[in-house]
Formats: sequence, C-alpha cells, structure tokens
Amino acid sequence: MTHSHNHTACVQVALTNAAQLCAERGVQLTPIRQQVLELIWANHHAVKAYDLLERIKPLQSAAKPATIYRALDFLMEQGFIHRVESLNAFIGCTDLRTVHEQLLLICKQCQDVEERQANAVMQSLADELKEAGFTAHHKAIEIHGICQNCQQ
Amino acid sequence: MTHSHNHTACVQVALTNAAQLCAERGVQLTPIRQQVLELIWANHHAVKAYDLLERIKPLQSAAKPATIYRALDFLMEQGFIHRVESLNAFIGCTDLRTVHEQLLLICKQCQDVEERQANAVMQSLADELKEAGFTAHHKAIEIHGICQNCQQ
DNA sequence: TAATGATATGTTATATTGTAACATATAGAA
DNA sequence: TTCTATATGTTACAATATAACATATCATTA
Repeated sequence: MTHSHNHTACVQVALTNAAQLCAERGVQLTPIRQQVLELIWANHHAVKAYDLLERIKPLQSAAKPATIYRALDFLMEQGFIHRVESLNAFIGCTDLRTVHEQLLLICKQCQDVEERQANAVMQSLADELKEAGFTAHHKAIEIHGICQNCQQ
Repeated sequence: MTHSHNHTACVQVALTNAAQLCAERGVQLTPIRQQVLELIWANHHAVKAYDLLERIKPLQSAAKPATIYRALDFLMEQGFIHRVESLNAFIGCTDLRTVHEQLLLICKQCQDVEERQANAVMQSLADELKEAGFTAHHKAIEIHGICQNCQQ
C-alpha cells in the first residue's frame, strides 16, 4: 500500500464515511476526533498513541495523553479504527460498512498493515469455537511477516 | 480448566518437559527461570509480568523488572510460554513438543486461557496468506469471550 | 595457571503506554 | 433558565517495558 496507490482517495473515503456514519448515529465527529482520525490515516502504518499526541500538538496545543486516548476510544467504539494489540498501536479501518472480523497482516519491513476479510478463515474459526463451546466477543488475529510488495 | 482438573499434573508435565528440552538444547533452566515458569503455571490464567515480580520476591529478594522480563524472554524463546498480546500477559504452553501456531481462547469470566491447535483454522489461514502473498513469521490469534464452563 | 569468552544476573535509571479523578465548557432539552 | 448529557482540560499517577553498565560464574584454552 505504501507502494504506489492514490492515498488521498483512501483518506477521503475514510473521513467521508466516518462523518456520514456519525451523522447517522447521532454522535459527534468533533475537531479533535477528526484530526486524530486524519493523523491515523496519514499512511497505512500502525500509529502509536504518543506519536499521535506529538503530531496533534501543532493543532491542539493543550493536547494531553487523555486527549488522544479518548479520541481513540471513540474511534474504536465507532469502528473507524482498529487497535493492533501486538503493537500497541492503531490503524484506520478500511471496511467501515461491513460487520466483520479483521485479519491484520503486519509487514515488518514497510510497517504497513493490511486488513482482510478472510471469510474462509473466519468460517473455520467459527467452527472451531463452536466445537470448543466458546462464545466469542472479540477477535484479534494479527499476523506478522513480510508483505507481497516487500518480497522482491 | 479452573473447573475440576488435576492441576498438579499440568504443572508436573510442564516442568518436566521444560527441564528435558533445556537439557536437549544445551540451555540452562536456572532457578529464576524455573521459578518464573512455576509461577506462570500456578493456574491457567494469563499472568502479568509485575504480578510475577511480586510473587517471586519471597524467593528472589533481589528481583527487579529485568529479572522477570529476562526470564520471560528465555521461556518464550524456548517455547515454554506464550505472550498474550491483547492482555500484556503470559501463559504456559500446553503443547511443548509440537511445532504449532496457537489459537488462544481467553475467558473474560474465569480468566482462563485455553490453547488449541485448530488445524483447520491454521490451514485456511495459510491459504489466505498464500493468496495475499504474505510470508508469516509470527501469528497472534486471540479470541476473547466466555468459555464453555462459564456458560451455565 | 591465568586469561578469555559466553552466559546469567545485579542494579540503576528511564522510556513507553495507559488511566483515574476531578474541573470546566458547551449545547440542546425540559 | 436550569438541567442533563457530552466533550474536553488538567494534574497526577499507574502499569508495562527496556537500556546500559556492573558483576558473577563457569568452562575453555592459551
């Protein structure tokens, strides 16, 4: 994704959808929340909370950790971003309109994170959970390695 | 697992296998490392590093954070424990002799973590990764919810 | 034997990540 | 206008993790 794509369009779509969903849901995409979302969408890397804090300071000089964490909490509740558990970091969700479980492919080389629906994986996981008698509330499926673009 | 099982046997097996594998590999299961492994195996909950630090202090009064993190690093390298990324915590590995990817089922109610081989899931995941052109180095697959025993 | 090197641990300090708690502001509803 | 819900400001701190350098131990070998 770092490699050749129209990223402006990515950002545009993400922000437009977020704004519309907020309107539909009667929740507020305040300036801080929108700025955090934009900063997360600066690229396809997972971003750390304290990096966001540094980057938002020119815009919000009063920003403190809580400023960022509250915005992140909101954006996660709304499904606009995902937390990458194995990196303590965050990425923009590329699939806002679908109820889905995310499979995250995390490239060690370019740092990009790709989100995939992976329906077959989710189906066999559902089967496995049924067999185990386990009721799932949240799934974190994170694969670290080297993405297609980074392998010559 | 909290629910009715001979946990002494779990611990025994884990420690015996770890000792044997260390001997085979020519690495040292030092007192500190063994104590940390035992503390992790106190039950089937994921344990936090600083909890381990408190619990090891009666045995190792000089213990500091690095004491624990070094032991954890060793135990993870040897495959004796897993890190639960979404909890910042650690559990004993129940399947030392098999090369495997772990699916972790984390119960919100009893805190137990169950490790499953989930071969079908891993196979469809491998297919998905192949399709994505992604070379995996490490997989964190962590499902949060309610385990069979905790649902009446 | 003494020097060397590999491994493990001791120790201090600090970096990173995340939350609690209470105060203030703002805007719409009653 | 007052009330309420929501959002943000602010201070302090908790929880998680690592860096860097010192010391110890033991087997190898010069």
